[in-house]
Amino acid sequence: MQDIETILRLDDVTGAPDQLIYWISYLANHFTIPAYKDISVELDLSRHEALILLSLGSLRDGLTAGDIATLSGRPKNSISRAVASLEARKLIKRSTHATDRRQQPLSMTAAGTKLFAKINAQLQARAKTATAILSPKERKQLNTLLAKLVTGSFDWVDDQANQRSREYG
Amino acid sequence: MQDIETILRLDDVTGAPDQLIYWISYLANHFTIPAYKDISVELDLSRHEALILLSLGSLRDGLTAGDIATLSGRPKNSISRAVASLEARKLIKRSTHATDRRQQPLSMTAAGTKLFAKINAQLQARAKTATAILSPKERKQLNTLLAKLVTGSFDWVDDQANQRSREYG
DNA sequence: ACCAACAAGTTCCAAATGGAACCTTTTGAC
DNA sequence: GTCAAAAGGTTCCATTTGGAACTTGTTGGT
Repeated sequence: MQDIETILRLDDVTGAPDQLIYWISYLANHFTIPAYKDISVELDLSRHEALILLSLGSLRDGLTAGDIATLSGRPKNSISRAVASLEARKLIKRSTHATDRRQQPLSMTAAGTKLFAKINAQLQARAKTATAILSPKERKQLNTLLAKLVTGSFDWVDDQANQRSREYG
Repeated sequence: MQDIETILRLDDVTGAPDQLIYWISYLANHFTIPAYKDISVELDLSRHEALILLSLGSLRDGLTAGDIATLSGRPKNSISRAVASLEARKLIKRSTHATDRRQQPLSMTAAGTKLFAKINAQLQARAKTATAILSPKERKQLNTLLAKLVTGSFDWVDDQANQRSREYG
């Protein structure tokens, strides 16, 4: 068996899109999933619970469950359950939307904000390790390229999410 | 509510690692998962079954279940089940390792190879759409950076996988 | 103003999932 | 050579998951 770099064809970098997919998937599986697992063990939060706190803390306070489902690409019933659980633990609270009583804008309590800070610090530490191999210039380059991909994604994401993103735009 | 680009802070590209994580995760959730879902509906394959065919077809014939688990970051019992299912459907076959009777190198049957071609074509088509926003030069740049991250990952992946990658190296 | 279509969120339930224990084979220390 | 430890793979089973159906609230066409 040859070495793992060769198996992953890390030595054969072209512009072929297939590698892109494989590597995004690889990084998600080896980085994101273990990171959330650590959090879930140490801070007693499910992946979706952590995701909600991160969304409210890093993206914007007042997002609804539906917003978070759309933004993250996770199923809305999973988010719904996690919202209920976080609320029961008094880490977030729901309000009622001023003009649409179906919507429940979410915000963190003081305890939730505290927990968010811990989650965030832990993810940052992991991210720092993971990107240590890149120079600051390369990190910025990578962020620019990924931001472009994400921006472009509004044209190809699934119907449901797509409707949703049109609504935003 | 401001537009989705602002929420995702796509306009504020720095070298901060937190964005990197979020975007890798975003792309995995909005791209990889729906892609596998399409495949599972159209070709009647679970995500892990598709992963195995892809690994054998794109990476290397003769990988074992354990190899695939390590390379992909998926749990080995899930891979084990998918291997059994693919074998029952005569899409892959197992052989016995020449000197280690615990290992079962896998290879695709003719039917499996045919199915792999379909899966691959479908993923390529999706990837082409997803990366349409990038210039060829940018795509290559992105691949180079991701390859670097993946290479670096051998230093920080979980203990189990890490032991495994040392074994390869 | 009515009502069909749609959206936010929840609940239900069958299926997938993955941690842990297990079996078999191999390895390495003595 | 022996035996404890570890690795490849499978099985068990409690938990999680997510699609679909449902409830409640809103919108838009006529």
